[in-house]
Amino acid sequence: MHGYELRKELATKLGTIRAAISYGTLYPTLKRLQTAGWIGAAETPDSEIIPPLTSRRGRVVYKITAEGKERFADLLAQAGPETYDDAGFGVHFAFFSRTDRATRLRILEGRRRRIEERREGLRDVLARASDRLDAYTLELQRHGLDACEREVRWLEELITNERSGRSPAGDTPPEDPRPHQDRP
Amino acid sequence: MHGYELRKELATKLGTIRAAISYGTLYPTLKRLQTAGWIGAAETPDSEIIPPLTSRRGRVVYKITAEGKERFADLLAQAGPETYDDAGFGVHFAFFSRTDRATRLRILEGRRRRIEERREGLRDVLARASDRLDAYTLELQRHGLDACEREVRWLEELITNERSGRSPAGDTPPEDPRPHQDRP
DNA sequence: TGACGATGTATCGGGCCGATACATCGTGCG
DNA sequence: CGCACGATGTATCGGCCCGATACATCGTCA
Repeated sequence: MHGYELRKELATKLGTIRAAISYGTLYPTLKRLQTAGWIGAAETPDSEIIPPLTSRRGRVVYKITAEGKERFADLLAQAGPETYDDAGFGVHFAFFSRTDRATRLRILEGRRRRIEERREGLRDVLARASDRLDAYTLELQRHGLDACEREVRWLEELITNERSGRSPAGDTPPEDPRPHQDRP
Repeated sequence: MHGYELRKELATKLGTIRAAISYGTLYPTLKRLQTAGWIGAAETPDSEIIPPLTSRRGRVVYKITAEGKERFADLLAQAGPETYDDAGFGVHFAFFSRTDRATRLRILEGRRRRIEERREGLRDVLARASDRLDAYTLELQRHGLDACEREVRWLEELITNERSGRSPAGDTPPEDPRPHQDRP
């Protein structure tokens, strides 16, 4: 894909997780990835055979390299504290079909622990500081607590499915070189 | 309050909205606010009458100025596109008891419109691109869509309450100079 | 007495965003 | 027919914010 297309694709894939990546991040990052050798760049798509009549706009098409695929798989499989953040977890989850079941379970459980901690913190606040906070702030905490409880239930459902083999993807992720299509 | 205390207080007040503000933001921002004249600084709290035996740690206590209160009220009352972001809306909502009903309604309705747009975008993706995305990505979209629908219902409840006068706060916000207590 | 965690102020490098610039393409409208 | 406008596309810049780090004090517990 070229940059603009990748941006749109990511925005769709990540949905509510985060807004579209900015141009100030997109293009410098593509250059860094190219310098690192994880992606390769070509000036024009292969399908573009007929020479342009007018001077063609510079359109750079990127493609992941073998080394890039390895690094990407490593990144998806590794789980640290930032993996359980809202942003980090969302990105990992969006690419779950590229990981194995053990990794998925590890990340889902880490995320659940993180949300449970947040939930306990909110319950603490509501129990201890409810007389110190105004009604709107309390309503905000209640709403946040409700969201935590819902997410924990969602995560537990996903964990149960993974354990029982009813997960959306099998254990071995499909090698899928085609863009625009994650699962045929 | 001093910086460290303010940081904790904000973290409690904002709850799930965002993590605690970083030190790299906190202290430079306090300086900027002081330079702008919106807050004043004193080396030691007034209650600290007894001179310290050992050399006392530098502890700066800040207090909002009259000009700062004006600017703060302005900031809370103004509503732009970033007011309806997750972060912006959360901050505004956490200080709703400092605003009037008209402002609250304007912000709640703007936020609702924003979430409705996001909801429609997600429905579009689920309707149009469901065959192009893998099962985990679809699950992510469904979860996000569910969160949108819940938030819209929550906002509508709040809007109804505001309109009918059953809002948590009255129309005139209380002038409350005491720290640690938003509503007695 | 000494370790440890909470309290407290402060800075630095790096990453990301919003704004902006510039150019092409397709489409619809007068 | 021309032209405006929005989508497509690449690129850069200033500024804000975060994570890491440094340094020091305080209370507590072993």
